[in-house]
Amino acid sequence: MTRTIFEKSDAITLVAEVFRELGYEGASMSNITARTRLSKGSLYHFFPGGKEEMAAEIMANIDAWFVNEMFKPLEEDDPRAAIARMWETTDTYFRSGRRICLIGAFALDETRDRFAGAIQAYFYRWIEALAGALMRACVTTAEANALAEEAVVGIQGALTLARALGDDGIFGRTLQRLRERVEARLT
Amino acid sequence: MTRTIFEKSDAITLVAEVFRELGYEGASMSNITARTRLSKGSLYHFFPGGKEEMAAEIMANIDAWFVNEMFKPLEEDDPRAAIARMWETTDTYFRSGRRICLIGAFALDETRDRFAGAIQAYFYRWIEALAGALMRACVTTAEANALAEEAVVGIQGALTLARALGDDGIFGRTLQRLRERVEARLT
DNA sequence: GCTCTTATAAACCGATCGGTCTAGTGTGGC
DNA sequence: GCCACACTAGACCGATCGGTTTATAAGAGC
Repeated sequence: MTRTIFEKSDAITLVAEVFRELGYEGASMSNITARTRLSKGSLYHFFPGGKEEMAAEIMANIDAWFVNEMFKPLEEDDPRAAIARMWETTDTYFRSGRRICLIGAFALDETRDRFAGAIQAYFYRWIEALAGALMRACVTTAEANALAEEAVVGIQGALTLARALGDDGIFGRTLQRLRERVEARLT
Repeated sequence: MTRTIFEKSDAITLVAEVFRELGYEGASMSNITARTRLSKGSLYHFFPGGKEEMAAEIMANIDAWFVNEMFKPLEEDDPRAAIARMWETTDTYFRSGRRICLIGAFALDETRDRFAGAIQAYFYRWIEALAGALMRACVTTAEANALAEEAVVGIQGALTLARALGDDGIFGRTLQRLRERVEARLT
């Protein structure tokens, strides 16, 4: 047969969405095959290590995306411009709160223990990159660290509450509040 | 045999901890029996509806606890005192960030669809109760709503990041930041 | 001391789990 | 044309899943 040909990058994207919807434990192989239309043969061809390898590659993929689109700009580009873009990127990536943070979700249950390093590194770098940009924009070290932590905490919390309440507005309102708070220190 | 006698309230507490650690899908019946030392016989005696009934009763139990210890005081008692106690209650209940919010965790994956009503009601009441207390303490409606939303968002986000980073300090720092922000509007 | 109720233990069930394996199909290099 | 290889379909495996059933032990009421 071999009807539709997938590349590994397609597989990563498709499987990622299933993990996002169902969680690590909730995403069974039959769920994954059903929702992605990828057969078990294809999945184990791309990911010989099974679910664990899928999840690891998906997280690495997400991390790489954030590094390119958000962390490196924060670390290297004009800080004010990079911070301004961060709000847009965040809103787009999480689809105004309708899409959750897979890495944050993995952190909550014992799935965390499997991927503790990757989870920690992702959030650590986000906070560090934002704090660094703030410092380069002449915010004091203490204030920069507090603001960066507050921003990432707020984003994660807003993602939880957006889904919990089924409220499309809360993510945007939180992002706006955080942005104002940050910009108040920049002027 | 019938060695140790459990009451249903004991069972709820024990099983709740397993759901908290493993998530709804990750908590299998054999996991639950192993970690709680309750046999399947006991579990199905207390919860004929199986996992779903367990989770529903656990959430009702958590909700009732919050209503008594936090929401009703916010709604009925002296607002400043109730808000001050809310920070303490929150820090104690979540053990300074070492314990996650089960209801928030359920909100992230498709487990939410099973319990959407209970999840929504819990967070809605928390935000409403806090906003109400702020208004009774003479904060304007708009500010009260924004502050209440920000507080609950911040708490949930801090719980995620505390586990993600394995950082014992972030929950306390976030709580302190929120408390100062709220108190700045009360004076 | 008998019975009725509550609580427990564990064997057992069909379904589904994660994962393996075989038998392909289609494509590019030569 | 044909071979090597990337990819796919799905039957199949033992283990574990959520859930049921049977048997029985310990009080409580009388």
